[in-house]
Amino acid sequence: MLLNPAPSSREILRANPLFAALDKVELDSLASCCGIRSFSQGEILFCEGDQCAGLYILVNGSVRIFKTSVNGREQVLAVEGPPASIAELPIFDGGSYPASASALENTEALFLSRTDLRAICLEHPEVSLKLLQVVGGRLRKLVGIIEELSFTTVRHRLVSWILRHSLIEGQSTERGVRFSLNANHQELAAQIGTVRELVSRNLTRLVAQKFIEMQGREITILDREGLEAELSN
Amino acid sequence: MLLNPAPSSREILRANPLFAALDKVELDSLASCCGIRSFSQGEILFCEGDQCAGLYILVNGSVRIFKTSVNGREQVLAVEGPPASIAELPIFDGGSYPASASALENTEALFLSRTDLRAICLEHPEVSLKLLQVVGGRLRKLVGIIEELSFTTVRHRLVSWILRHSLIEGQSTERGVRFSLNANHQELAAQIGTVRELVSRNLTRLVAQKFIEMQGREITILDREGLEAELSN
DNA sequence: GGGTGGCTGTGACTTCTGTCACTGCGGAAA
DNA sequence: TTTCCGCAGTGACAGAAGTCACAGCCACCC
Repeated sequence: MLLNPAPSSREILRANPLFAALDKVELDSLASCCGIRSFSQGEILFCEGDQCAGLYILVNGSVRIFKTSVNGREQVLAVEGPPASIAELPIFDGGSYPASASALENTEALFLSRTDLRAICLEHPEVSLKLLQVVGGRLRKLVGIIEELSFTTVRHRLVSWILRHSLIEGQSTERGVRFSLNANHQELAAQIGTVRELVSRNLTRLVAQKFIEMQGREITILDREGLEAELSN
Repeated sequence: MLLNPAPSSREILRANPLFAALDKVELDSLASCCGIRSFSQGEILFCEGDQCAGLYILVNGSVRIFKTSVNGREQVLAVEGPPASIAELPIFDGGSYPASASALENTEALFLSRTDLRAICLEHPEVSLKLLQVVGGRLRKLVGIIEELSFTTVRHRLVSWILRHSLIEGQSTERGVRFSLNANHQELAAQIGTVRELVSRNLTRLVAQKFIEMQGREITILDREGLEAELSN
């Protein structure tokens, strides 16, 4: 897969809202101390428990953050694409990564060392505030995951996943909003916190109930109201 | 319940690591714009969805942060005591509280308005870094909750809760480490993400298996190795 | 064409969860 | 003392979740 001609590190940093407060000279100096790293699909960026080295800023591609159980099951905590940053947290409490990260596609990311980032934060308080905003957003998402895991069923989480993705990537057609499952059942299961078989069964059931239609990995939503009603029972 | 003679707001702020970077004059000015609020046991500090007003810094007592499901079940996200702060996050992304908070005992807290806190952060970057550290710690805990909910059983979570609390509040006796369940089964269930009945049944079973012993709400750990072995299967 | 490997669908089953209903205990209030 | 109420224990059950095994499909590579 060909990647766009790489923009300079400085361009990437400048485009990232985190560093909106920095002027050109500062961006240059920051850019000079961070390198680009490439990962091919499936490659691991870092593992849970590794000592934290620094911050990644995604340039292209996408990354999943996940936990692994002793039995080999995985639970996805987040899927991030550009211009998101990854692994902000352990930079500040000095601990290790709380989860692992792998590339969902071929991915490039700027890498910023921990010490450089701290220096920037001390010099530019606005950067810290932005970071707090980012981390706050992540916290909200985690709370949402806990809520779903604790209170709802697999079917509920699947429906909620489908509706969420139909909003992000869905295209209207005459039959209903349509979008592509960019993942196999295994991956979907990891994202909603269950196993492959239950995803398969529940999808089949949703099709049988005429809530959705599937052609290969294309999903068409036939009855959005019906699905939304499922969420509130 | 009588509370200690209240120390001044400034004393409290000074004792809090968040504000270690501030000098006396700044502490005074900060103290002058924050008031003390009292809550009696069971009282709600704020509700999920409320517009976020500011930061609470606990002076005494303790607070639980929790989500409520449509059926009335609760899931506890955190239990905090002094000198913890509560609700740092929505201050920075301007959103609403992602969860509710209630007082587990009679509790007093300093209240710091959002605008004052932002001003402090911009002027003293060290405060932001401390806050990032606090929020980072919270994130780690949430990830831990997700991991337990997604990968383990109620029994596992109960055992893990017991071991955790035995480390914090346990006292050695000749029969084994002993500590008091400071909560009824309902509350314990909310903390480990299940319902009252399952807590009751699983406790009974642990007693029958001679892992623990119970007298009223006192738990004695008879077989720590056995319990730890339960965690890794 | 034939083999291989990854992905999906499904039946049969076990185990775990959660719900409902009811009992009994013990402390606090009347 | 009696009454009441919150809390704990438990049986019976329904439904959800997860496991195992196996079959079929499809794309890809020799």
